[in-house]
Amino acid sequence: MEKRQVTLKDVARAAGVSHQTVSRAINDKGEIDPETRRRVLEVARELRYRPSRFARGLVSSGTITVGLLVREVVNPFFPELIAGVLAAADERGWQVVVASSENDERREAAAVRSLANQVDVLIGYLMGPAPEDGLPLVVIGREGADIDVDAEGGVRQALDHLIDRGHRRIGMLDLPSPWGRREPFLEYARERTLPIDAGWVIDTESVDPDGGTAFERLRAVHPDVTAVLAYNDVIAVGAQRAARRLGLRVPEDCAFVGFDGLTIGDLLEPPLTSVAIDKRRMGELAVEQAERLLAGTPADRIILETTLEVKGSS
Amino acid sequence: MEKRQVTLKDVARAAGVSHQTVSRAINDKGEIDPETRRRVLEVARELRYRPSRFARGLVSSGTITVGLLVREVVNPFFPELIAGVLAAADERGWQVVVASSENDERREAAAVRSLANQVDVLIGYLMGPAPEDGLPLVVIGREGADIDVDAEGGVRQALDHLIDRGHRRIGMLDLPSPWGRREPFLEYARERTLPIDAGWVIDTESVDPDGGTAFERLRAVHPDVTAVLAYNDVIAVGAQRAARRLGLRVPEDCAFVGFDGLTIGDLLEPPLTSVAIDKRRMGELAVEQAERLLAGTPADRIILETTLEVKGSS
DNA sequence: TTGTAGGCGTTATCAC
DNA sequence: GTGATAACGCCTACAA
Repeated sequence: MEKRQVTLKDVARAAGVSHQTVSRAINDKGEIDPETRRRVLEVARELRYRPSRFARGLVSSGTITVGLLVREVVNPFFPELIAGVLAAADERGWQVVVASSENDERREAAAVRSLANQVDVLIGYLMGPAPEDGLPLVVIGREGADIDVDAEGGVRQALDHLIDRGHRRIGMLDLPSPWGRREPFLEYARERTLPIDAGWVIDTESVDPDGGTAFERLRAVHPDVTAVLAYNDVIAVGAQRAARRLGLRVPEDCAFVGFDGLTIGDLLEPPLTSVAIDKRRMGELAVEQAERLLAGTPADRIILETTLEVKGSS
Repeated sequence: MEKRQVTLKDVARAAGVSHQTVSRAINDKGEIDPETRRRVLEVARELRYRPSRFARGLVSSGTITVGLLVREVVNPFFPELIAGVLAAADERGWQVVVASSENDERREAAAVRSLANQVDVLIGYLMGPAPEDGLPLVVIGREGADIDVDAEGGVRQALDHLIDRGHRRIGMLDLPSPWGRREPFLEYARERTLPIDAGWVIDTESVDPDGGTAFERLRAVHPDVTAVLAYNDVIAVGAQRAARRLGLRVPEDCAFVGFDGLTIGDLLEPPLTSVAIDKRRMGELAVEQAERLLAGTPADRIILETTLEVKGSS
């Protein structure tokens, strides 16, 4: 299978000219006889010549390539983020190599290692620790990341809203430590003197969670729960649907608030209230950070504020 | 900004060794004094040395890179396709450069041109004509593509199902020509002697369509419609929600069938019946095709069969 | 208009 | 263990 690729010289030999002339023909340089050019291109096509991007990149500094490592492409959170990165990269004439860890820390590490050799800078929505290479790296979406979300603020927006609506017994469906947001939730609940403790926070099984099951576990412990804040919309959607299956009216019997502001929330009945993140902008900001890194400027941390989008579910 | 990048030789000079020794240190080759290695790596880090992927790729034939051009990352159809491509590429140790045309033919053409120089093979969900370059190209998802969906079969499955359910006055919400599926729809409707003609097919405004508006236009023309087949699930979702807004009961007053089998269909109430495509597999098959192309084997056309997934909406 | 020389940054090969 | 030297495929000069 690995028959050495066709090079300029091969074409040159076959066409009876120097490799330089071939180069001229391929790159549409002016100084060449139209007839020669035609003939050379013809031969090139016959030989299925394809220029080596490596050789080209070597001589004329090639396109900048940014790696984008996400957790899961089919999780509706990521397409918007990816779209933001693609758009910002496109503006700059950059390429984007996308990879997915599939929520697996080992695959994540492997992907980072592999990308490290193939890209100029990496944007990573990482689960595990940041790698120690010299690779310019923009970490997004988690505590202490270069681009982070104001999770505390978001939790407060959600709780303020629910409390305004008269709720006191509010449960939370969280991700397992250390990814969850139980601390800000419990802390602010205490500040607002809600009658709830750590028992009101239910961790889902994994980072690819089933909100329905989690909600049922919450109700098993606290049947009197009147409102639920979920770690994200995917969990909230599962939870709210489970509630409907159990015959509960939403929001009368139980209100639901998600996190992320995914468009899928609007498909539910009633549509899901959510603490929205501008995911697209997050991707764009990540590319800006990457640009800074590449220029040698130190990265500055950016915190994205959330926006509460009140819909019918609360 | 373009300060020439640090090379092996720079490191070599700074460390007082030959560039070859630096190469050995960087690549963890055996034959080198541990102390030398340590020192060299130290210097390399200080100088922020990063190996050139181009030079590396040139000397040792580099990683295979496949370009993936989709229409819109945030359209829920594509993430699954992308996931399939990523998975199959990962298996082979390939990289994937993702680009989006944002449903714009000019941007699509530009993206193809740009990718042509940067990838070994391109997988494209194209709207416009296939480019004439020598670039190995796998076209997917449209009539006559290398990987295509059996649209006729899918339409028949949908109509058979609706007719079984007793429907006769069935409308279709289609994409504008030449992307739509009106022909197979009308043809099979005639074959099954349904009392409908071309007036029962409503084209949406664009390829990024509003199913709700289209449904309302359909009802304006044919208020007695009892079932709707949509070109895809995105349209169907919009249409069904519009129906609910109009106070229609689904499926009693009007049934809905989508196309694609997106997971978002399950969030609707009632969940959307759909002619499902295995999008993930489509991506995997595209990579297999790409592999064949790279090996010089001629591409063989593959037709993906659809599966009718009956849910509550019909 | 065309051909020849040199170098891009890296790795492989072979001396030392 | 280490260092010259020669590729890899291409492009930019400059010479013919």
